[in-house]
Amino acid sequence: MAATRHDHRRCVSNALGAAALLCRRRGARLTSLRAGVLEIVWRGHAPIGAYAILERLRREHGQAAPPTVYRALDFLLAQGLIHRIESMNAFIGCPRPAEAHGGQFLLCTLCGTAAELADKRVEAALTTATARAGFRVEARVVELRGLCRVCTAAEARHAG
Amino acid sequence: MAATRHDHRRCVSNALGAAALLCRRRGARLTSLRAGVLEIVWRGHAPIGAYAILERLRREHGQAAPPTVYRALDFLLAQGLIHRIESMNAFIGCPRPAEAHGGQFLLCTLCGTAAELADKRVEAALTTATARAGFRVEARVVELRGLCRVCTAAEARHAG
DNA sequence: GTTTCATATGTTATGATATAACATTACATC
DNA sequence: GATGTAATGTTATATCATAACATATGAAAC
Repeated sequence: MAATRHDHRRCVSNALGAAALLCRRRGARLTSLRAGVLEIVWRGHAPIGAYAILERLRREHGQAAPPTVYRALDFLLAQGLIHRIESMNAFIGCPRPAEAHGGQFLLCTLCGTAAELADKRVEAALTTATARAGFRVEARVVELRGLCRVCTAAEARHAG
Repeated sequence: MAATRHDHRRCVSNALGAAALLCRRRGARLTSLRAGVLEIVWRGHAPIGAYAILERLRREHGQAAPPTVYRALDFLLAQGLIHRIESMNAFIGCPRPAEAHGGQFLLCTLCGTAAELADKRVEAALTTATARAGFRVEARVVELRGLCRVCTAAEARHAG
């Protein structure tokens, strides 16, 4: 079951445009290789692994080795343009790269899509809980696997 | 900087005792190999990787190969006796194996210790946020890296 | 108490993910 | 155009995880 229907070309071009703008403002170099990797990551709304990116990159850009991909991914992560999904060893485009980071990811086990939340109450609760423990948070990983809205509805229909 | 001082032998023996009891109640077989792996995991309060476990196992039990370790880990995970720390590809003993699962982990980047929380407000906030998104959660990964209380205090002293 | 079966473990090989180390190229600045 | 930094190419290897099949162990039936 795919995610909600939409014109995905707009997702991609919006993301690439925003990335170019952000990098220009920051003096970071979004080279064609890096932009190519970002574009590959953005082709789907499901996280993609480094070696899957590598395959595509080889077809389209010619030579490429694992470090080629990992270095581009490191750059994109540092700029907040993508996120790493720890529980999948995979990467997903960030829909709001200009804003503060470390959202919550909803990973559908059926259709594979990843959605990013930035829920204030979740973040506040985490802040309170960690503060009480005397813990100073530097990075958050919040990944929830389960069934997305579309797949839940589809399953309910079939169960009928 | 190590975690809070305590008699760690009691941690280990408590954990092994609780595990034996739980498995007996459930009709699950906590074999000597599995108990050995659990004991190795419990030796520290820092997550340990599968290959580090393998090394120790080889010294102490003789032959062992990666599947030996991964199978034991799979069993211990299924019984809720350990947790996998996704962002580290490592494993940590669960201090409350009898209770409901999926806590929040505080991972200190300085001393390496992992602490497990089970904060009701965090869990409630996650439930609310995911429900609003129409997402049905099956498993949660919440891992927070940063400085633990002890290391924060130590750092503050040195910064003097 | 031995047969039987399911479960656990041994063993070999390989797949999947990630990085180290060093050579070369491209690009901005002077 | 010279110069230095950042980016990329290239080879090799480290690290994490599982497939597939052989063997052994232990509980339950007989």
